[in-house]
Amino acid sequence: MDVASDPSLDAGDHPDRAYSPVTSGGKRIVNEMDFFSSKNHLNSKRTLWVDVKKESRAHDQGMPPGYEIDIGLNLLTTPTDSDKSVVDDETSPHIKEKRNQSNYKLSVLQAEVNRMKTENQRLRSMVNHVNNNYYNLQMQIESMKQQQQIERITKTVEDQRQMIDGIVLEEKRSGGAMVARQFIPEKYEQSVERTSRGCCGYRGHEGGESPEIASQDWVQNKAPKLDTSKDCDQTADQAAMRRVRVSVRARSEAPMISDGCQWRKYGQKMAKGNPCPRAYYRCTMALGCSVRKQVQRCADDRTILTTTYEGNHNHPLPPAAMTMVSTTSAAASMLLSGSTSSSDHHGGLLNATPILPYTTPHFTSISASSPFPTVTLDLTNSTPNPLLFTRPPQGPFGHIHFPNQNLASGPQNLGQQALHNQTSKFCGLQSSREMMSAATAAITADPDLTAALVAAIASVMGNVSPHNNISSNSNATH
DNA sequence: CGTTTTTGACCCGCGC
DNA sequence: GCGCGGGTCAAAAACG
Ligand SMILES: [Zn+2]
Repeated sequence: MDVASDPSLDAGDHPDRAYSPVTSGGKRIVNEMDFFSSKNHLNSKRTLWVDVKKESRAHDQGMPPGYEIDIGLNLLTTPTDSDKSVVDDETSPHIKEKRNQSNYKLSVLQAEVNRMKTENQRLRSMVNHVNNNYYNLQMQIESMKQQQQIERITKTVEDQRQMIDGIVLEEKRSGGAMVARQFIPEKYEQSVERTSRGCCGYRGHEGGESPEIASQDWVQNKAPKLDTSKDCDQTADQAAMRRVRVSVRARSEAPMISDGCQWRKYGQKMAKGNPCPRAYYRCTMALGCSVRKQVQRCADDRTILTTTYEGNHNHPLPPAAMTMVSTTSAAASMLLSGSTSSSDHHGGLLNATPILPYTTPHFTSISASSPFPTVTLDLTNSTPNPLLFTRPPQGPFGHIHFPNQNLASGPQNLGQQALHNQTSKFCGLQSSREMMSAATAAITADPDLTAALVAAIASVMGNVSPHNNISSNSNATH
């Protein structure tokens, strides 16, 4: 393909093919790079972000917009009551004056409410913007990393081939090739064999796949297995990132939630201790994309669908998929930054748990029991948290349609009803987007998580640096 | 006809 | 080594 030759060119080229410039224009990309590239900016950005978070937090404690409307109405009704009473006995000028005063107050309050509404909208779009920036950057980083990796791997493979050829020739001259084979690491041999099968199977059995494509796939999967020590070092973090799992629990009647990506089912298994089978999907939006997901219905509550994502997309995504991906990758980065900051092995996960805010323990949780580090985003309302879940997903509340039949009285129930309605429609694309952005908002709104995210971004940015020896550990913590 | 799903076989790591 | 369980492969069937 055209990607082969110049990594820098491709890195620059990538955004052109991405979706973001279509919607946001190339200039913003430049801004983004400026935004993150200098550490001063990063710092200033951090404080700015904290400010944003504080404000939105303050606002959200004040209630989400749908709620706000209620507040507004209350404010309206209170003066109107006095108004009515005034109408009843409109004789005294004092009362008239009072009325004027209250009218004035009312308008002031209305203005205030409006101001807060705009402010809220602004902050919301800012959060979204930051999220998108983060994701776009991740994509760029990913493509750059891959370019570097491809170059490096092809180089090392060439070297190894030459070396092997040399050895074989030499050994043939002096005896047999059997000795030479011993020099080939077993893993390497296995992986080569396996991949040659695998990459053909990938794209639907087209045996004669072009070598570039095959090599891409090959690099993607097998780079960590080649025992060049440098490569191990460098790809370790990436591999770790790929191994992190983010599972999303949501209510859905549909067999699979639509998250905007294209998936191909490649397996199904009966999971132990669960009557419902577990389905395995792989992303088919790009050739070498390693993202996988598992879908499984919960054993005791079959309306709950658990979708577990693993890996990062190596290609641009449609906006519909952006929400889900940015959410999950944010969660994954959070987990990763948490675990790398303390320790490498599984004990680190336990240590990482306190990073998660206790204010929302049911929303995100880290499982140390599973073999892979896993973050769970619980989007079911089984453990309602008004602060989190009554937050309107995006934009005005009016976009959500309420089934009125058994709408309980009281604002809290209204919020939960809204959520339930939302989650039950999770199979629909729009709802899923709304829901995920709600989740994203929840993640980004939390101070601890925000800090973790900032750290994660910092660590990711650190990994971009060409120096091989900078580990994510040193960067994530500082 | 190309792509996706189905489904039994296979692989691999782990505990015994 | 063996069995188990999670995960993946790939031929065949189904689909559009
Ligand atoms: Zn993908």
